[in-house]
Amino acid sequence: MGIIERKEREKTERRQAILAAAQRLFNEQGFEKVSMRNIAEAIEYSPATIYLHFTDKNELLFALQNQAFGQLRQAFESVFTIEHPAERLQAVGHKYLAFAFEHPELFELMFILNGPMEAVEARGEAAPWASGRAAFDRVVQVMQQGMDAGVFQCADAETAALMVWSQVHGLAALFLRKRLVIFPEERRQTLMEEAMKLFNRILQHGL
Amino acid sequence: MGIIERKEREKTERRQAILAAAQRLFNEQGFEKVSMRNIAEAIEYSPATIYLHFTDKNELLFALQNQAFGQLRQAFESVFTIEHPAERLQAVGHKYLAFAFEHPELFELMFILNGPMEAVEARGEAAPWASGRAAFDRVVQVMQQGMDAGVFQCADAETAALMVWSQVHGLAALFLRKRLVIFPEERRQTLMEEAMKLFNRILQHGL
DNA sequence: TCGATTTGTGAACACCGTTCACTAACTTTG
DNA sequence: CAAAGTTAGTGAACGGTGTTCACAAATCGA
Repeated sequence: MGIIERKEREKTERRQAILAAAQRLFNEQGFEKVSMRNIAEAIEYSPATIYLHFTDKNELLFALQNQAFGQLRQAFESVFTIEHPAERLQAVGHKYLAFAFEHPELFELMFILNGPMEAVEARGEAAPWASGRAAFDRVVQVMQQGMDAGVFQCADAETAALMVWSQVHGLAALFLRKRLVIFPEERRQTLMEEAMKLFNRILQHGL
Repeated sequence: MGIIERKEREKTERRQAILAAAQRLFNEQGFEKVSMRNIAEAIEYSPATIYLHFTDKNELLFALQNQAFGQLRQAFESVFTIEHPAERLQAVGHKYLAFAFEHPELFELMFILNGPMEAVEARGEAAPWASGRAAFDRVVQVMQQGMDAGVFQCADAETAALMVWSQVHGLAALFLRKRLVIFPEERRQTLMEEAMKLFNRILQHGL
């Protein structure tokens, strides 16, 4: 029964094609400008066809989000070559911020937009948002390693990881959502870098 | 010429009525469910009438945002009664988070939604987003006071203020955008509190 | 070859933000 | 007081949105 397999393959190929087209449109034009109709047009199918592969727009966004987390995880992997725990943690933060600046649309999808999380809710899983959890676990792991090495003194690795996540996420989110317009354009980037440096410094010596 | 004054008064009254209705609808139903048509219906006018008072939806959101910053500033004022700089800073963070949890829609308006910032851009002011800047300046002020008192050791109050802002904002934003679903519901709040405590602790002694 | 199943679609539904010609009411002027 | 001018307010439309569904076409298994 090679036919069924071929059909299966063709189906996932089309699904992949939809995601690829959507991805391309989103980072060419941003989320607000792209509609289901646009995506359909890009793959030369009718809008209704997309609904044969995704129950709704949120599910499509969710699928793209999962892909994106693959990329972020990959970026995270490289930090484990760094020896010193403090430097390693610093690198995790740097990767997070670099990802936000290099792929702002993916970052929005992963950490800001409501759409994909509505799909997560709709699924009603017992352990929801596995891709997000997996990425966070990497940060927890780095914290735990630092604690085991006696470099970080804190009670709980997960709590500390949440704190670090919040710090870098806050910076990225405020920037991407244009809340840093209060700073003159030329100072903006250095100010952000300084803020991160300061955070890294106080992690070691306090303020 | 009392007539002109009356007209003026009526006009601002109607503007105020629109804002009040929009405010009410937004925090009853959330931003995604409320349209210009809904708002018009609530004040018993035609949708087109709203455009006599606001050039577009973004300007309406911007007006609400400014009102909201009034509330946040008021919340910030109360921290200046606290003597010790570290405790005072802690209180600022607490007020920010409390505001986010008590008025999630206002928080979105102020710090997450794109709409109001598009209005800010459209205005093209030399010193944009004055209401945001004013709120941030309060944080800078608290940092500066701590530096002057010799309690905080850092080069630049503005940089430090941005770091603190990012920390609390990140936590609030991740929560409101449902990114903390990776934690079991009953642990969520305590985890956030612990993360904040940890941040406050490392500000003093390092990690 | 014929019936069954899959694949794809056009047209519609109920919304959205926004614009504009037009009416109706009010104010000012002669 | 009447006529002219000004303003407030609106109905209807435009071009979009996500989504559904009866229907057509193509492919498949018997």
